[in-house]
Amino acid sequence: MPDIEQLSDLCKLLGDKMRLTILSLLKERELCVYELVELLQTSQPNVSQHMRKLKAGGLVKEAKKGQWVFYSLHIEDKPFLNEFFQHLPSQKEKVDAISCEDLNCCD
Amino acid sequence: MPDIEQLSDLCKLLGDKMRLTILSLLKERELCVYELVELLQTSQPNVSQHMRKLKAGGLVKEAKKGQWVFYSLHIEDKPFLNEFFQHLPSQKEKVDAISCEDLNCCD
DNA sequence: TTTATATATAACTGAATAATTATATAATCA
DNA sequence: TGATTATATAATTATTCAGTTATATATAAA
Repeated sequence: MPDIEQLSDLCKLLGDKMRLTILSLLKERELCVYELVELLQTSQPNVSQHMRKLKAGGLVKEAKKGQWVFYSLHIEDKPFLNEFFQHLPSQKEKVDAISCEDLNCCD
Repeated sequence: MPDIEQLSDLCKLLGDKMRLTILSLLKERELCVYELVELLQTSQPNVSQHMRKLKAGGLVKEAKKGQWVFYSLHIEDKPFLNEFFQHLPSQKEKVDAISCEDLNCCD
């Protein structure tokens, strides 16, 4: 059972537009760093820093595949966030519109 | 249906230990400013500023009774926060331990 | 109508934090 | 091995934000 401080720290992570967008994108499927850079139209270091925080907060997990790093949601152990995540607007169209193949990454 | 920015703004409000504590206290019953000052062991202006933000974010509502202001939770219209609020640790003991009568306020 | 009480707002300060720029690490390929 | 690519980290800057101090408003009581 998480205490107030752990919960407020979690909310702080969710309380940033770019991070919350990242999480909503990851709801669709796992994504590599470069896909996130494209989807968010920001810099690679900026994505990396956000991913580090999300990972430290236990909200995402990473999988290294060769030289590429894929991130995916890790919220199965946080039932109190279920409804919230279900209500995140769908990003299906945006995520479907890109692929590692098109971006020449992760092939 | 709230968009990502509205949701991240809401999370930002929840992402502060004192504000999240206030909300968990209000889960028990409505409270006046001075009760919150006592429960949180902080200054009256600090409480007022947090309440203003929570009110602006639509998370609490206020009721003026004479010279006193009572705050209460307003989350019925936010189903995506239901589970989250249910998981906030109970503050029943703390809230039960104080009363306007003891504090000589709101009588 | 002066005084006291309850709460809010404003101005300020210091700390936290997001984004950028520059650099480092780590893996792959020629 | 040296060059290239993918990602991470460090250092810096600018902004945001929580808390304090001082002051204002508003209601009630003397």
